[in-house]
Order: sequence, then structure tokens, then C-alpha cells
Amino acid sequence: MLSERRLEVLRAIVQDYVGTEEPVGSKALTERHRLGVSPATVRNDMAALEDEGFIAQPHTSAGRIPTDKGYRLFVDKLAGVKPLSTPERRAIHNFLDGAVDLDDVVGRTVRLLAQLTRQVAVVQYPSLTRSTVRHVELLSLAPARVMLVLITDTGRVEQRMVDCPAPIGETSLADLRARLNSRVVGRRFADVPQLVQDLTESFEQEDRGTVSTVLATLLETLVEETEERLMIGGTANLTRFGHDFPLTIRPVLEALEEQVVLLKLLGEAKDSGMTVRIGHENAHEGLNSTSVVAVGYGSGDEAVAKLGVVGPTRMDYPGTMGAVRAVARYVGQILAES
Amino acid sequence: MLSERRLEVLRAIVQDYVGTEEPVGSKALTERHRLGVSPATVRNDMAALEDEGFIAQPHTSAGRIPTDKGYRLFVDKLAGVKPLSTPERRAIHNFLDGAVDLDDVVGRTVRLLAQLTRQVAVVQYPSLTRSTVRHVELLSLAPARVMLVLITDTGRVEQRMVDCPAPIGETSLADLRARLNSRVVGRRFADVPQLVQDLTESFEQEDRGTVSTVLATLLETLVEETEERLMIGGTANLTRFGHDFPLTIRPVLEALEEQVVLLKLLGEAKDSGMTVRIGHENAHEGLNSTSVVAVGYGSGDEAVAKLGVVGPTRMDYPGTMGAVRAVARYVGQILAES
DNA sequence: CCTGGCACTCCATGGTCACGAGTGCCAGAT
DNA sequence: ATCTGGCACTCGTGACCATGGAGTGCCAGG
Repeated sequence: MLSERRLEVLRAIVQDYVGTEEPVGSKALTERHRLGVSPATVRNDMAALEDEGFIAQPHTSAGRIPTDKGYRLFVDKLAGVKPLSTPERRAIHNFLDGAVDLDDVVGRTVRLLAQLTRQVAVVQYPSLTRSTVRHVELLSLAPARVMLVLITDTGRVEQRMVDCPAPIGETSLADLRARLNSRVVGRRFADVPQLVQDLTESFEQEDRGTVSTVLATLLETLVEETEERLMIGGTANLTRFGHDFPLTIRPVLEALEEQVVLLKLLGEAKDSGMTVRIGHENAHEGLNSTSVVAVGYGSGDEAVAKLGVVGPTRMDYPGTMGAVRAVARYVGQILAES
Repeated sequence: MLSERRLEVLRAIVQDYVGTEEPVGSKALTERHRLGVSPATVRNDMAALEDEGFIAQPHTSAGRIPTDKGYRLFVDKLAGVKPLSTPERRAIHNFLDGAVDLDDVVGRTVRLLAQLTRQVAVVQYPSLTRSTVRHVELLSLAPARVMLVLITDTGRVEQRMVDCPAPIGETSLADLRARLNSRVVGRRFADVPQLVQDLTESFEQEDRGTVSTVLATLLETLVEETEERLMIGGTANLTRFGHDFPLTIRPVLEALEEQVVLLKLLGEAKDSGMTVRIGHENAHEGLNSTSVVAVGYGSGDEAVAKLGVVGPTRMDYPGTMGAVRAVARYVGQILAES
């Protein structure tokens, strides 16, 4: 096992490297941190840390930089979550309080998180399957054309046009609307399929075609929109990665454009608590030199979606984790209120 | 005025530079283009073009590159709009035909355009003010809580929660819904304010507070959402800008993150026909080394929104313009059908 | 008005060299 | 057993310089 001081050396290396972006040597370390030992001793410790794979040197005779494994140890054992400062906390409140609808909440959250962490922010829209139904509305727009509107408890609204096989009267439509709502309101979207499966049969023969078409569209919407939507922002922060990174930024931007990749990324995060994935721990190749800090958020106890940031492995983990957690909590509150 | 051949030389310079990204010299020009004259002659022409400000040399004794003014002349006089190839055309249809709702249409359009032009694509959502009202729906979610849903002829849906000062009965709500719809359906959103202004008075005293709150929210929504939404994609293509551009890419990414900037950018484009803004013609500083190709699209004759691409001034103008125009036309068709 | 030739400019490339930061190791001190 | 100071060594960085080649402007002649 590593001695106390060696851990301290690792912590110092991570902190310095995160600050300076340059490999850190033994002498510089002893100067900036009160380790109480000489550079030579630190060198021995560094050699040990390197043997264990926590740090590496880019070239012989250069300083050391932390490896993914080193960051992992740092995050797990050495670093706490830095609480936000009061001004930052206030900024979150001010910024999020003005939101008018769900799109706006998500949009503001993304910008806020990007600004706070100075990294790329990713926010997932509240999932349909984990939300509950607040209301289902059916609007007759034309004789044989119905618009289906789904409203969730998190404020999300989905709508879909339905072309009916036959015209349907206002009365029947109102009937369908009422029955549908009485069955599903307050229930989770995931349960809707079972709840409506035998609904068609209770209608007159002439309306059954239309009813079943509407229901089919409803179920289809549930499936399609399970493939979640998300919003990203702060990509300009990628340019801070370092002056040498035109090559590194490319695959990251590409990965960020693929919603599928991002959704998988967030999906891999634990439902509760914070998840940090460092460098090669990310399955996607383009993100091998980035870390992802993600956390679930929700209007109640349960997470309805996730949000997080993507940044260089060399990031300020305590600060980033603090910001992500604080934002997630407050967004949860906002959703609960609306 | 410039002689015919000098224009030809300019065209050749633009084409070569767009292809190679390197300053083009007189010798290379005569080799790649059948100009029928010697390098020396071309040099004279180039000197003339430089005097007029159409081309410039990065350093003495290097080849020439077109200036913004040069590109302008090229676009206005020398270049046509390159029609798309049949496979490209088919790709557009295949890609856009599967869209299920407006979000999906816009999302697909952005990706398509980015892929086709290999540049950054920007697509504005159909504007509320220029669309017409298809339906206004009021849903009573709780005794004193109403959800307002606006549906446009372009498939756009906006919803907003309204907290009412007093509970309102289903009958009154149905009444309001009916009167509201009879006044505004088929009308342009821009005209809605006048159309509803005296509506409150026709209600019973007890409901007036609620009615006027609902109407106020409706008008507020119109105002807020006039500030249009848009979607961008293909930012990864920015990395193709050239290997030296980590400095140039930064302000562009920043500009792209500011919706306001982009909206202004698209707003400056003409309503009909294609608009090309080259380099410094763009007001925003971060976009001084980019060109914007934008065009309006709509479900009918009239543009309801705009879309375009942002790329380096050194772009393939004919091809880009062709792609932008083709995509805009087809999106218009899709919207008209839905 | 075009062309070939010529002298000139200047960027890009690549090699050499000195510098300095950093290392590993060892012998001696604690 | 552990820390420390010293020392030789490695290598990347930046400065400096020479070379080559692409491109230019200009001029005299067709």
C-alpha cells in the first residue's frame, strides 16, 4: 500500500498539473507544497507512484503527469466535493428562476453549467418512461385528423399528428379523452401500454378503427421518445484544452454531435450519486482523453434524467463535481415546483 | 473595368485556393487552367487584381489568396449555383421523409445540411409571428391552473402554464376556448393581439380575472417566442478549417453559442433569394473569417424561417449554395404537407 | 499586348548547438 | 530504515544559420 506521504505527493501532482497544464517535477513540487521533505525524497516517491501506474512521464527527463489511474485514485480517495461559494449559489438561483417552460429550464441549465465549470455541459430532458402522466389531450384539427398531446409531471410536452381511418365525432373524442385520462393520469408512462390495451373494445364499432389508431400512435410516441433528447452547450470551452489540441478537439466534437453516444454516456452513470468516468474508462474512443462527471436529477427522490459535464481528464474534479451536484439539486427543485 | 481574362484568372485563383488551401502562384495557375497565356501575363493580371483589392499576398513572394472583395465578385458574377447530384437529391428525400414532428424535421435538416456541406449548419424554427394559428387549446390541469397550448400551421407547438387568480369552471373554459379559436384560427400570430383585445369584456364578472390572465399569458408567449429558437449542428466540421486554426475556431464557437448572434445573422438575410455574407461583411467580429450562406424557407410562398451554413470564407460557394437551396426547398415541402 | 529571362525576396526545412529542467542512482547522514 | 545532497545523464526547447525553391516584379524583345 502507498504511504500517507506518497498519496500526498500524488495529490500535489494532480493539483499542480491541473493548474499549470505542464508536467510537474520534483523540485517544483517541494517549492509549492509543504511536504517537509527534499526533492530527492519526492523523486523516490514519484518513482514508486510511476511503478504503480499512477503517474507517467511524457518523455524521459520530463516531469510527471497523472495517469487515468492516478486521477481515479485522486477522485476516490483524495478529493472531496468542493461546495460552491455563496455568489455561485446565488447565480444558480437567479439564472434558473426566470425559466418559463421546460425547454427554457434545460437551456438555462446547460448554459449555467457550462459557465460555472467552464467546460462542455450536457443536460438530458426528463425521461418519458420515468415520468408520470399529467394529462393526455386530443384535439380534433380536421374531421379525420387528431392531434395527440402528452403532458408529463416534469412539464415536458410531446405532440403528434394522427391521421384517422374515419372521421370521429366530438362526442366520441371527448369520451376517448376522458377514459384515457381516467386510466393514465398520475401513472408512470412506462405503465401506459398495459393500462390502455383493452380500451378499444369499449367503443362503438364505427369508432374502433380511429381509437386504435390513436392508441397506436400514443404507444409509438412512448417508444420513440424513450430515445431521449438532450441539449449541450459550452463547446467553445473545448478550445481551452491546450494550445496543441486541434487534433484532440476533433473527435470530441464529433462524439458530442452524436446524441446516441452522449445518451449512452449518461446512461452509464449511476442513477443516484455522482459518477465520474475518467479517460479510457469511457467506452467511446473520441472521449478517451476526457472525463465525464454526471449525476441524476429529478423532481422527487427519483432521478428522471441526468446531466453532467465533459472536460479534459485534467480538470478540477472537486470544483466540477460541486457545480454539477449543486445545479442538479436546484433543477430538481424547479421541476418539482412547476 | 476588368477584362474578361482577368475575371477568368480570379475565378481560377478562387477555385484553386478553395481546393488546396494554399496561396496560388502564377505558374501553378497556368498549369491547372487552360488560360492560353504565359505565367508572366498572368502575373500582370494578378498585379492588377491586387491593385483593385480582389486578391492579396500573405507575404511578399508568396502566391495570392482571394480577399473578401474577391470572393464577393466571384459569388456575384463568376459563380453559379451548382445543382445537386441525383444521389444527393435522393439522400435529402430519404433523410427528411422519416421525420415525425417539427423538432425532428429541424433536427434532421441540421444534420443533413451539415453533412452535405461539411460545414456548420444553422436552422431556425418556423417563426410564430409569420405562421398562422391552427389551434389554441386550454386544458384545466387543476382548479386554478390552466395549460395553454398553441399550435401553428407549421407544426410548432408552444405551451405555457397559467396560474389563475380564481378557479374557472369547465363550461367557462370551453366557452373561452371556443371564442378564442373562432377569432384566431387561420389568422397570423402577428394579428392575434388585436383580435383578442376586447374578449375579456364578454365574460361574466367572476371569470374576467382568469380570462384576462390567460390572454395576457397568450400575448406574452407570442412576444417571448418571437425571439426565435434555432438549432445548430456540424460544429465538428470547424476543425477542418485548417491545421493552424485553434485561434480562429474559438471565436466562431463562441459566436455560435450565442443564439442572439445567430438570429441576427439569419435575420439580416433577405427574405427571398439566397444571401451570402462574406468575411467582414458579417457584423459580428468572431465571424470575420467566415462566410454565411442563408436562405428563407416556408410551407408556402412566404418564408417562415431561415436556414443556412457557416463556413470559412474559403468555401465552395457554388456547392454550398446549391445544397442550402435544395434543402430549404424540400423542408418547405415537408412543412406544407404536414 | 504578350512572353521569356533575370535578379530578388522570403518562407519553409533541416541541422547544429547550448541551455535547463528533470531524472536515477549512490554514498553518506540521521 | 529512511532521508538527503551530489553528480552524471537524458532530452526537449529555442536560437541561429544555411539551403532550396516557389513566387514575384520588371524589362527588353517579339
